[in-house]
Amino acid sequence: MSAHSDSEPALTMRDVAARLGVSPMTVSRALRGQRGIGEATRQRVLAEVAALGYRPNKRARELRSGGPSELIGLVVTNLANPFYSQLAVGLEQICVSYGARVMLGSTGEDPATERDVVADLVDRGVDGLVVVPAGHDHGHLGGLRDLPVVLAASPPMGIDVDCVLVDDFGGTRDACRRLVARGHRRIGFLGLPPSLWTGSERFRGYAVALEEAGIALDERYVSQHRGDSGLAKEAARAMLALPDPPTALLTANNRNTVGALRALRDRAPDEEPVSLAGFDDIELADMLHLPLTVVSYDPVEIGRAAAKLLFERQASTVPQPPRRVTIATTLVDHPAPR
Amino acid sequence: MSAHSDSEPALTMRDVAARLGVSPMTVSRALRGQRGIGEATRQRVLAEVAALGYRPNKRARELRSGGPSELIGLVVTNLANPFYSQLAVGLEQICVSYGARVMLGSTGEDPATERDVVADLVDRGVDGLVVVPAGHDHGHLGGLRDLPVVLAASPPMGIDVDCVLVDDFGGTRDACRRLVARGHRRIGFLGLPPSLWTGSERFRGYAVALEEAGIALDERYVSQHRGDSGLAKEAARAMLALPDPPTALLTANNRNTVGALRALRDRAPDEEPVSLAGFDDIELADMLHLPLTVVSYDPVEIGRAAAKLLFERQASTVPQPPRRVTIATTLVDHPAPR
DNA sequence: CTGTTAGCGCATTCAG
DNA sequence: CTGAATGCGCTAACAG
Repeated sequence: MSAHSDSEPALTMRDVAARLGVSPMTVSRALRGQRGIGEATRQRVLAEVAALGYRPNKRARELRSGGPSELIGLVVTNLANPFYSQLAVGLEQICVSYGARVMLGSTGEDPATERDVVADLVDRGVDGLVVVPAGHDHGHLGGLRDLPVVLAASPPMGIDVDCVLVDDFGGTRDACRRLVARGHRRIGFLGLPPSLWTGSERFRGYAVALEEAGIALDERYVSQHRGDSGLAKEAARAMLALPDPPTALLTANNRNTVGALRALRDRAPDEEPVSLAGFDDIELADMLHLPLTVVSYDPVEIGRAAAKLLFERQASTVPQPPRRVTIATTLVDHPAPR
Repeated sequence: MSAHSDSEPALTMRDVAARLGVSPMTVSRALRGQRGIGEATRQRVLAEVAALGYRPNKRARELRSGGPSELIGLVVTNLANPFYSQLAVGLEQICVSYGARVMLGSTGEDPATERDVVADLVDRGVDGLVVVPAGHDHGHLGGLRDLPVVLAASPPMGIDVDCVLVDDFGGTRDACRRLVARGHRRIGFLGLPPSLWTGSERFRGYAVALEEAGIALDERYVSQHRGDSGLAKEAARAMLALPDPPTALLTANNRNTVGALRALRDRAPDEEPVSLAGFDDIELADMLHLPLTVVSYDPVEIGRAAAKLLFERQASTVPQPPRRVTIATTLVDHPAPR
C-alpha cells in the first residue's frame, strides 16, 4: 500500500508548496527547522511532506548553499586487507556521527591510480580525504583547494597535512627486546622494503633493540622484500639453512609472519625450535602449533583518529599547524595450544 | 610551483570562457567532446583548461542534465568481516570500469539503521544499491524511485529485485557428505539462526546429507545460534560432553568454525579425535593442529556479479524480470601440518 | 512570519 | 559552428 512505488519524475519542493498553497521557501524553512516560521505552518508542511514521501534533493541544496557535501573520501590500496577494512570501519563510525558518509577509492598500490582516484573524489565534492598513500611522493595531495587531507600509516612527505601513524618503531623494538630477553642472540628479520616508511621504521626498531643488547647486525639475518607470504617463506627457509641459523625470527607484518609460520611448519620435528615474533596480530594465533608473540594495535582506532582530525580541521577556520597522532602498540603473547 | 595551491573561490566554466573570449557553451562542448565545435577551438579550450587546472563541477552537471551520478551505494552489516570487505572489492572493481564509485553504509545488523542508511544513500543520489540485508523484511527496498537494487547473500522477500547468492545448501550438503563418506554417523551441526536465509539453507544441506545417508537427525547434535565464536565454542563443548558425543562437527560459517577449533584445542590429547568441516575458508587453515575441510567460494565474485546485475539493469530501459545469480562453492581439504 | 527575486554551475534548446 | 536565453532544485538576500 505504499504510495511511492512507481517512477514519477520525482517530487520537488514546488510540488509540495503548490499542494499546500504556500511558497517553496516556506517548505524549505520548515524542512530545515529554520526559525522564523509559524509553528502551525511548520506542522502542516511536515505532515504534507511525510504524506507525499517527499525527499529534498541534496545535491541541489549543496549547489545553492555552497555548504559541505558531508562526504569523506577514503583512498586505500586494497580493502581486502583487514587493516584497511578495519580502518574504514573506524572512519565510518565517526563520519556517521557527523552526518557524513564515506566514498571508497582503491589504488591497487599504483601511485598513478591514486592520483586519478583522488582527483575523481575531489571532483565529486568530498569535504575531506583520508589517504593511505601508495607511493612516497605525496605532492599531488597538497593544495587540494583547501580540502583537508589526513594521511594514514605514513607521514606526509613534502606537504603539510595531518597524519595518523602506528608506533612502528616502538612496537618492533619491543618485540625484538622480548626475543633478546628470552636469550636469543641470532635473530632473523623478515622485513619490508626500506622505501616504505613502515618498512624503515620497523627495521629501525629491530636494529635499535639489537644495538641495546650489544648484538651486531648481521646482513645474512636480514631480508627486506615486499610483504608477500610466499617470498617471506622462502627468505625464512634460506635463513634457517645457514650454518649458524637464527634461533628466532622477527617479522615486520602479518604477511611475513604467515610466511615464517609456513617455513617453520615444514621443518623436521627433531630440529632446534625457533621462536617467532611479528608485527600485526593474527586471527587464530592461539590455534597455531607454536607460540607466537605479536605487536598488536587497533586499526579501527586509526580510522577513528583520522576522521576526528578531519572534522576538527574542518571546524576551525583559522589555519592550524599539521598534527600527528600515533597509535600505541602492545605486545601480546599467544601460547601454543596444549 | 603548482599554480593551484591556495583557496580561490574555485574556477567556473565562465572564468575559463572569459579568459578565452568565448562563451561558456563552447567550453562545455569542448569538455564533453561534443561534436559541433571546431577542432581548433576545442584545442584552445582544452589547453586553457589544462593550464588553469579547471575541473568541472560534477554536481552542477548532474543537476542540470538529470544524468546519472555514477555512484553505487553498498549497504553491509559490518565491513570488518572479510566476507563484506571482499565483496566491496569486487563491487568497486566493476564500478570503476563503468566510471562509478562506491558509497559505504554500515548497518551493524540493525534493520532500523538499514532503513536510514538506504534512505540517506538514495537522498544522496546513488544510481543503484547493493544490499546485504540485516533483516528478513525487505519491503523498504521496494519501490525506491525505480532505483535498481541487488540483494547479496539473501534472496528478496516480498519485493522483485535481483540477487546474488552463494550455494549455501549445496556447499553444506557436500561438506556433510564428505564427513559421512569418512565413516561419521554422529555429526554435530553448529549453525546459524534459521531466520536467516543462509542459516536455514545451510541447515537444510546438513539435513539432506544426513537423510541421504539414512542417518536420523538428532536434536542434541544441532545448535543454531548467532555466528559468534564464543557461543559456538560453548555449544561445541556441550555437544562433545554428551554420553555419545559426535565424532565430527560441521560448522555453518567461519565464526562457528573458529569456536569449534577452540573447543577442540582444549580437549585432552588422549580423547577421541573429532573431524571438522565448515562453511567459509579460513586463512592459515593449513597451520592448524588438525585437518580441516572447508566450503570455499570467492566473495569478490559476489561483488562483481552484483555490480554487473546493477549496470545491466540500468542499461536496459524495458522492464526485466528479476534475476538470480548463484556463486558456486568448492570443497577444500586442508591437511594438518607435519 | 511569509513571499519574491535572483542565482549556485552547468547543459538543453533554440537563434544566429 | 557558436552564442544567448532558460531552467535543473534549491536557498541566500531581500522585500513586505
